[in-house]
Amino acid sequence: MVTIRDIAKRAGVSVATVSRTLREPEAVRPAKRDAVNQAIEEMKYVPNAIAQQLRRPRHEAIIVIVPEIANPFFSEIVQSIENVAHELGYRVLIGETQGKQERLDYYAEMVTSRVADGLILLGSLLPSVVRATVKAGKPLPMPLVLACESYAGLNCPHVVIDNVAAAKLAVQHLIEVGRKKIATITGPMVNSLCADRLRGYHSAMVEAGLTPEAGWIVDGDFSIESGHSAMLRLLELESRPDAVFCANDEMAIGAQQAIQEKGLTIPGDMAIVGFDDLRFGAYASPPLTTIRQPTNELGETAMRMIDAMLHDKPLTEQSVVLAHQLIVRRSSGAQERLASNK
Amino acid sequence: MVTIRDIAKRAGVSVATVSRTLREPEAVRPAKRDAVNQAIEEMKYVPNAIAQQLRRPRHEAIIVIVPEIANPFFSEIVQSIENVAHELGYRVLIGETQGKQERLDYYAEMVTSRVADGLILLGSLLPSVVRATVKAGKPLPMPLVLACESYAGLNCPHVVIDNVAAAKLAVQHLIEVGRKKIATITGPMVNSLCADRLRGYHSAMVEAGLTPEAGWIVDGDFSIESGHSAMLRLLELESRPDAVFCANDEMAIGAQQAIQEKGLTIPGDMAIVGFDDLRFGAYASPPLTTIRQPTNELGETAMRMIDAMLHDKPLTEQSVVLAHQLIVRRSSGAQERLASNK
DNA sequence: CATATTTTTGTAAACGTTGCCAGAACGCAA
DNA sequence: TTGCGTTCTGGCAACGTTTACAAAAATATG
Repeated sequence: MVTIRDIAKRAGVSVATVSRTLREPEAVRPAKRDAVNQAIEEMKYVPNAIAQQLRRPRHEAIIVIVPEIANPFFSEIVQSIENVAHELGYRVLIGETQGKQERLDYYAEMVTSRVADGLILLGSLLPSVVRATVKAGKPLPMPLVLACESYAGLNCPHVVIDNVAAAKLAVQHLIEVGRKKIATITGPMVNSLCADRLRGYHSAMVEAGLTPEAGWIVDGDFSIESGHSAMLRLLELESRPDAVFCANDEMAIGAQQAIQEKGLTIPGDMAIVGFDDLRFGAYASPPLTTIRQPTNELGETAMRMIDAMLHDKPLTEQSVVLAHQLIVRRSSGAQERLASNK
Repeated sequence: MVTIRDIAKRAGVSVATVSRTLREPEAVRPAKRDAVNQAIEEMKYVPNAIAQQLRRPRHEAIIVIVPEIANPFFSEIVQSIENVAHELGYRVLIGETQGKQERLDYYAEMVTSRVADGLILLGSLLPSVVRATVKAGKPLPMPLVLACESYAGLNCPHVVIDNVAAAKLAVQHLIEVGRKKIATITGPMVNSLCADRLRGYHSAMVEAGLTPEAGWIVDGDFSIESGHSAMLRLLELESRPDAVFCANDEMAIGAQQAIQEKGLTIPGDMAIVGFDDLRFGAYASPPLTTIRQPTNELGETAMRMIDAMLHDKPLTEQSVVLAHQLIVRRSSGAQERLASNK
């Protein structure tokens, strides 16, 4: 390995001059600067980032933690984080937990051990160190921003959407297009965000004077398969619903498949609304009505927040709530209803 | 920041003893060991990974570079890399290039500058340093494994599937189920793998005595949208094909959508075969016949290869070719054909 | 040309670990 | 108690940078 000392020797200068040539070239006489650059070129010197980081207080690196990289919803957020990060001069390291606390803690430790400066957390798990300090009512043990989800009692900057209101909007849409027997397929209830969406469902039903029947609330785990099997359960009910609100698009896609397998039509026999606005949803058959989460803004805002924290700029907001949006496509039967009205 | 020296002072021992307590606890007397551990506990000491890495030759970290994290095909491979990596004791950092040479070089430099030990490269771009050494006929400048794609003239371990044979198999399947007017939607031709798939298409056609007409070969860019627009172009042809082989599943999904928008049926009017076996393909409507790439094995093999390189174990194979598999679902009309035969 | 001022350079001390080496403490036998 | 072999421990030099500070060189001023 060629070091700064080798370059210094070759160029006939001191190591300080080499370092300066790299860090602030204006501060060194052109003649020496050229000699140094030439030596660097000749010997193919690349500064050892580890050694640099040992000296420098900050590394301009952040870690983004995702439960599952293969989930397009998360990967879209990651993508927008990446874009802003590069613009701000950070490198982004992505870590995947697959729901395992152990892996999450592993990545979190990369921050305490100074490999990265801060953490953006997607998903619902918290690093144990964070949980511990929260319990003790102490300040955060590291620069941290939560995207997607927030925690009651955790005083940590976060960027979210209003899941209660969004779910409510989805269900209200089903009600507006004339459905009354509305079921819901929920996500794993350990996520507070799933509880919120269920609350939104209830709230819309109650306000419309509708009562969810027993069996209309089935739980899935966000996977296509779970949506499929949850829907099969709904279809066997004696009082079969005529619409379903799914807590994410993947389950909605699985549900649509199940409906069509049983020879029923969408939206004729069953209207569907999903959540997330996955790319694939627009190409499902029929195209999926859904709630759009602003993945771009989520990622961008999270990145800007962590940047602010790392540079001790005051955060304008501890809690940012972004706007969601109802995307109406064919699966909810809005068109059909309009047609029959005329 | 609490350092090893703080712990040494608190526990009344030397820094060496603290370090040893952490590295090889058996080598230190229980009494001191306990004192040290207690101090660590009390002061919440976490070793500075950067400093450790400066001393240690190896960091047990690898970088996986992906063109696009949101592409489920890549993210599935990443997932299996992660699994094996954790088992082997590596940490995995994921970098996304979005097709930009500059970002790729950036991550590659993390290896030359010792942040990570090696690189697994998915996709078709090569780091400039690698390209340079290859041109010059020199050995690789860093431990590197290619997954998905290999390069003529680049003597680098890689794990791939036989894209020519796989594409050929897909097209032969269409021929077997009775189609003769078979078109193809290709990926971006900068990828050698797309050229391979096109070659497989040609080869199957020629062997069956079929001649692709002008206009039957349209190019896409692997996105759903491009599959959609490519299919619209195919549908406008005077001699409309009755089957299409798409170079990946996302384009196939876009293509199916376009067909149905035009009021045509799948597989009746148009049979479709995709490539990759994305999770979503099985839930498309109709479910997509496709070529399954063994994403798990791809990732696992790549990870084991880089591990071998990093530990100077001789690689059993420089070039691993994994088996592909035809997955027959409804979109290619195999069932219908069977039915009409009986 | 001497002196004062500014600019450029080099020396050396960090940064937080690890691990070699020498020496201290211990255990055991005589 | 002494001597000897083992086991533990501590001091200190790395690892490759950056940067404060002092020293040297260049430039300006009279």
